[in-house]
Amino acid sequence: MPELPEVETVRKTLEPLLINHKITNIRIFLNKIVKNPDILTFKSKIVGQTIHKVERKAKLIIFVLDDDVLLSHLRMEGKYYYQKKDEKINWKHVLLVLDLDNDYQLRYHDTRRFGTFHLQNKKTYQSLKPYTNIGPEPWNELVTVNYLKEKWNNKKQKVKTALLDQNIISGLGNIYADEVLFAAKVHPETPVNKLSSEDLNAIISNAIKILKLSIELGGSTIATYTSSLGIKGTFQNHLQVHTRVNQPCFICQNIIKKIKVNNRGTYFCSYCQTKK
DNA sequence: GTGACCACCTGGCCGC
DNA sequence: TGCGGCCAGGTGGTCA
Repeated sequence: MPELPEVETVRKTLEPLLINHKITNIRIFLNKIVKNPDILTFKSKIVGQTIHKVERKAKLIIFVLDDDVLLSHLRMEGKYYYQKKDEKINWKHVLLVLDLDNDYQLRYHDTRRFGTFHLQNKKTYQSLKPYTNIGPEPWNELVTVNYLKEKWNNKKQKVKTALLDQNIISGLGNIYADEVLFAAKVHPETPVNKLSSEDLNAIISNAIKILKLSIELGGSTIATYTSSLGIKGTFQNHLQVHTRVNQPCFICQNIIKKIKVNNRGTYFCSYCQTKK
């Protein structure tokens, strides 16, 4: 599933292919993926606009057009394919197709059909959802020990759950939250108000380190996820705990455990990551 | 206001 | 072989 590094890989792959190309037609095969505006307005507004940039905020891809922005969230299994208009594919899971002013199409493919699209005005989208639901990324200067203390001081939420809350720190999903907590030596069920300054500092610094390394390596290719054009990341070869249940910890050789934290599969080493 | 839980959705896997 | 049930997980909504 795409998390921040995988989405960045998709963005980097798509941008050079799409820049300065006009959208000449759009087909939507599942109306519910368009969250706003309504389908007719969405279609009529997007056709004729040129793609000027492909940006990203956390896991949200932002196609910057003439007047509007197209905000795309891949959720669990969304993928983009840039293919010739006459290239045959299995259309079963293609939910949206943008025709471009060349021989190519941008095809959005999503087997679980969780992905979402918003078309919003370029001048105002930064003050609207879903953009406003996304907090700063870990390397943003706003993310400091004091920032997390302020956000988490009176909360008893488990740190694993808190790291998945995109309002506080954005970009971490289930895989990277496990990896960050292992690197920071913090048990995933630790209440956030029990975290010390050292814990918070370790969480921030390891989130930056791990996400940046994963971006360099093209993200993780786990189970069903590959980026557009079939590019595969290699960060999964660096995973310390995620998916490694019943295997020895690379640090202490204890067995990696798997538990559910708020119904999310969570991998950790009970020796390296002690409970407080 | 907070935290836990559920729905969305489909493919893969496992046990019978 | 085929079927049923479970699991995976990002996000938004609901409920206690």
